[in-house]
Amino acid sequence: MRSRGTRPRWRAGAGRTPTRSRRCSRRWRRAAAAAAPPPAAVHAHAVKLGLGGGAHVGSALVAAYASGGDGAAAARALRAAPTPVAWNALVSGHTRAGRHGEARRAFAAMVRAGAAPTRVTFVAVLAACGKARDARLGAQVHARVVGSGAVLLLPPPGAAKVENALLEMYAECGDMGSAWRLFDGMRVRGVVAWTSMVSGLARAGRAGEARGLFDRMPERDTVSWTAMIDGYVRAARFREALEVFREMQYSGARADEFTMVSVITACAQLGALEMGEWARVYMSRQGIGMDVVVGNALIDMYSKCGSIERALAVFKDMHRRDKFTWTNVILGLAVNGYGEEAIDMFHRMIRVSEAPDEVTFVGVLTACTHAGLVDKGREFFLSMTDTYKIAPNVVHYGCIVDLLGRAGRIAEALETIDQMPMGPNATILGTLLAACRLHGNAEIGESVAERLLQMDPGNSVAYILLSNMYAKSNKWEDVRRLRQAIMEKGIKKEPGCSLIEMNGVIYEFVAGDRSHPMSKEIYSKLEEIITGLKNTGYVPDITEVFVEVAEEEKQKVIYCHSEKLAIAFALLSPESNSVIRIVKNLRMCLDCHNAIKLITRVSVPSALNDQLLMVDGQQYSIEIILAVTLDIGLSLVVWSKAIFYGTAAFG
DNA sequence: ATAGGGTTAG
Repeated sequence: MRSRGTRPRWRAGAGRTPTRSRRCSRRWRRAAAAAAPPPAAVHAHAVKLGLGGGAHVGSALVAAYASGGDGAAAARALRAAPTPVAWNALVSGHTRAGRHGEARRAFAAMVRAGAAPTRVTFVAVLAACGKARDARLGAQVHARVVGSGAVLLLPPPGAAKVENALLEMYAECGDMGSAWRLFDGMRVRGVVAWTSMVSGLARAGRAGEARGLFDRMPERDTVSWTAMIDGYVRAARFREALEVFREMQYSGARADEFTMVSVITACAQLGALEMGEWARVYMSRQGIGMDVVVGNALIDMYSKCGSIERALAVFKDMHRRDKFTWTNVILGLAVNGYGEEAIDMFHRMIRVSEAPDEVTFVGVLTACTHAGLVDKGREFFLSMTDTYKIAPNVVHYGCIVDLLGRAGRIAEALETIDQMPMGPNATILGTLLAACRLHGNAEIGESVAERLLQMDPGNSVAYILLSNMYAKSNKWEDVRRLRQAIMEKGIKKEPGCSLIEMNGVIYEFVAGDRSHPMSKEIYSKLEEIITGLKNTGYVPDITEVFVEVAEEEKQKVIYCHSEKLAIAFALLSPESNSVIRIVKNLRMCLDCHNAIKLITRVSVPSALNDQLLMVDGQQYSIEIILAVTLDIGLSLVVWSKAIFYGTAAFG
């Protein structure tokens, strides 16, 4: 028998599963609702035909008004024909419109009016409780369900929906204990219930247990596979998410838009551009459509992979755009160093009347930071409350502190921190400390570090930045004192870790890593590179070494930083990609920055190098195009996520 | 009129 993984492509679309067709019908209904004439017109027409008072028309109108978001009209239509079906239509219509508060109030009103809820009502109100995280009402509804016998008296197929809705409600509210009890007691445990448990566990931060349950599922469909993939994405276990996607393909289950959004999100977080591109090709081959959410995820993926051109190409191709589309493209431009363009994009967003939200403003403020537009940033910050009625949160204050701090306006940044209504958190103090280090302001730096350590005594970032600051101003006595304290308190810094994708495989290197099977070759390649650099005048910069070791040891520490290992690994491979892209968890250290710059100088004809070398105004953000030989254009993009936020430590 | 999975910051 031919294995499923190698079945011919032309069969890939054959044999629709029931799930697939159910989804299609759901989508069709959604599309039909969008294309339908406004409920008011239908209503008028029905009255003209003398059908205005009929119970069927009445409940259909309630449903149409409520799911269209017109609660007042829905309530009027209900008063005209207050049948049980119309009440159900009101509750479920509100739920469908995403107005969970309205749905819960409608349920309460229904009970007060003395109308008996049916299982349709229960299903709708439970969904609303789950989405709104309203466990209290959820439990009350549960009691009513039990009292009404909706579960026990009904034959299993009808009861299953109510039971599943209850289970899902508890899972969404994070009450996995109640969810488990229901799950264990179910007479019929279908794929829906299993899937609710899997995603509930994953949402509760229990991805391992979710996987255990997933592996025990008697049957898996598109939705369950997607739930598991997304579960790993939520747990920040992106490589495992992609691994499950691979297993899904072998299993013969079909992926859809939902699956691909989770896959693309995983690629985005890994900086796995190759894999992300492949996902897109896979979609078109499999006939999976591109909806807004997929487009939004693609924009984010390309931006995080440093390919703003491709992000913009997706943006241009999208015929429907929403708040996420605009926000993602603004963030992408800002983070890739196109501050002015990001601000232009924001103005375009306002022009098409898409309402910005708090995340949009994070993008706008980041853009101002990158473009060095301090006053404009402040204006935008003020406009949040004045014009857009959005209360700034800690993150926005963090942006302002970063904006002022990077511009060297340390005193104003400090003032901002002291005026924050919610008070600073450790992240913001770290941002200010980084600014102090950047501008060599030791006085404020010291007091900020003190505050930061008071708030979070084990904060390694504070020690590292402070130590870097002392080293920069040659205060070696202070550096030594600090390192002593670090040793005594046993403070450990987060290990530096770099990811690199080679031919569709994602490799991870931590500092000093020797776990790669080709470790020996990697280190000797690295040595070869370093020797080459030294011949052209490279001097290792050990001022940022955090650990207390002898001078010669410090060089060794620096040589095995994770990004250097990743670069050596990439240059080692004869089948090396034309683009080498490294994603790192921490900011690059000064030595890696210098070394990488030199690697390109050594290997690149200088004219080409000068033309293409781009530093985005900050000394740590690099995009270098590297040609190893005259005839092979090899581009090396070293991009650290941490570059763009002023708080990360070095390593 | 009816149950499960998707996107942005820190």
